[in-house]
Amino acid sequence: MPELPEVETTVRETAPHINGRRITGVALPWEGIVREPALAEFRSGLIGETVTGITRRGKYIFWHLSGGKVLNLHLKMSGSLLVKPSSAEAGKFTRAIFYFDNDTAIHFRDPRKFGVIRLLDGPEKVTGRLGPEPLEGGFTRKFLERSLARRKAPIKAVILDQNFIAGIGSMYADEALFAAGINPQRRPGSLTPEEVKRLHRAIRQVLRSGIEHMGASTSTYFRPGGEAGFAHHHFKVAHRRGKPCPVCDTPLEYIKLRGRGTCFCPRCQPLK
DNA sequence: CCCGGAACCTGAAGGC
DNA sequence: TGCCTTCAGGTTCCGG
Repeated sequence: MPELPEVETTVRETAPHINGRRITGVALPWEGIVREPALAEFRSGLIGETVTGITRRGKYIFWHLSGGKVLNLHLKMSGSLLVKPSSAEAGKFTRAIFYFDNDTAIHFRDPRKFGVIRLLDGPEKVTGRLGPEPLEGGFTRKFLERSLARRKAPIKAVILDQNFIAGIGSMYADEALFAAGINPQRRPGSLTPEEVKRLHRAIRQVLRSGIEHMGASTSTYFRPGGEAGFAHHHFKVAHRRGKPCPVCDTPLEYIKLRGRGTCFCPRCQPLK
């Protein structure tokens, strides 16, 4: 499931192929992927534009265009961007294809059709309310401490809230909470300053590690070259229900928390 | 503002 | 073999 490390990997590994290149065509095997504007305007606004930069904010990808607009892509739960030669045909799950002037195409593959593409005047429309980037300066221990204070939902639900911190999803939330020794059901207000400090460090550490290992390919996510990432090989709890805790060998517990599969170690992450 | 649940989707995997 | 259920979960919308 694409979260910050998977999206960052996608940006890094697509950019060298398309940055500075001109978009020569668009194909939409599933038109429903385009959220806005209407299709005719979408196509005409895109074709002929040069990509002048590629950025990420949270889980959102932006292709900055020479005319001033931005193409916004969101992989949601099952999307990948794949770099292909122009001649490559659409696969069964290819929902959109962007063709460039260097014999390169980007295929948006998305089995479950949750993915979204928008052509916008600027990123603000989708990033306006997002919380800070966890790997940048705005995400300080103080910020975490202060903003957790008034939250009542379970800690995992809070760090999944994109308006609280941008980029964390269910897998890296489980990993961060394990690394910090905090039960996912704990109330934010009950965390000690020491625990908040550990959580702050853990969030940054698991995301950095995820990027270093080029993202996690737990089911449908692939890197732009079609290869799997390696991050899931380093997961300690995420997607490991029933398996022994890597620290204490206790079988990992599985619960549904706010509809999200959640794995944790009942011994290393006790519910006080 | 905050919370929790439903809805959106479809393939894979497991049980019987 | 085949049918049924469960699981995967990012975001938005809605009611409380």
